Amino acid sequence: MPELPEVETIIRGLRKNILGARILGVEIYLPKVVATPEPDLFKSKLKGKQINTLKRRGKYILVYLSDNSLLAFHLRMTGQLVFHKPGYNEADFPKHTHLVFRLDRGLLRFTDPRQFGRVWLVPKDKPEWISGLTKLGPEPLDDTFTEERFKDKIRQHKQKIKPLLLDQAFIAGLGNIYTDEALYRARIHPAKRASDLTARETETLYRAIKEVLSEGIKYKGTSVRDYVDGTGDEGHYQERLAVYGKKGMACYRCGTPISRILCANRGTYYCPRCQKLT
DNA sequence: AGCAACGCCTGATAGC
DNA sequence: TGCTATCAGGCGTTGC
Repeated sequence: MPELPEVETIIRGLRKNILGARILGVEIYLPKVVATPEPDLFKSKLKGKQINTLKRRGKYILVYLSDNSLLAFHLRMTGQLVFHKPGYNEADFPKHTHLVFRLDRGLLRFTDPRQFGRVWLVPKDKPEWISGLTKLGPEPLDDTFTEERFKDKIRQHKQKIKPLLLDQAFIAGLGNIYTDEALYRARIHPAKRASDLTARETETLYRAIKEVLSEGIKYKGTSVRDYVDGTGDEGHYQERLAVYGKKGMACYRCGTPISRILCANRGTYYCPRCQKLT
């Protein structure tokens, strides 16, 4: 599941290959993945445009084009956006390839088995047309995301800490994997009320979030299911996960078996000894 | 308002 | 073995 580090890895890879490329044409095999505009308009508006800039915001991939339009992708659970050089055998397209962008230097395919991912094409000055984008909270790796700001915001919420961290309006880019990893690192129980966190816990959590996301990027993301980067390669952070998917395995700090519970209806991994509720 | 539950989806896996 | 039920989960929507 592409979270912040995976999306960051994808755009870094894509930048090397498609920056400056021209879109020759677009093929749509599953129209519903195009959130806006209508499929025919989507195709005609993209034709001939050049790719100027690639950015990430939260888990969104933002592609700025030569006509001041913005092409945005959200991969949700199982989406992939992969570049292929010319000569790629299209018979090798994975199942569930819903979009193909023909470029002057290769092609870009959007593939998504679960069909949750979406793509938008909007004027650059209408980012609010992209569902959720303008409601995002701070970027956790930005300098503007300060410890003070985080502390103040945490204090205001009585919600459980895990669902709060998953709330993209509270903080952008965290998903199930990195949330569990950050809480483990900070030794905080996922169901602890945010406003009950001590000052020390909040500080530790602030650092833990930055650390796990930075490490995730360093290791080019976590491939536990479908994730591959913009060149089709898997990440390596799955080899460094401490708790996610590790039910029954020994906590590397204390040896206690890792537990799996439901927290806000999501599978949640934690160490019952290192992360106490009280 | 604020939180829980549901729906969207397919593929992997568990269970019989 | 081969079938079916369950689970995976981001996020918008619906319901309490």
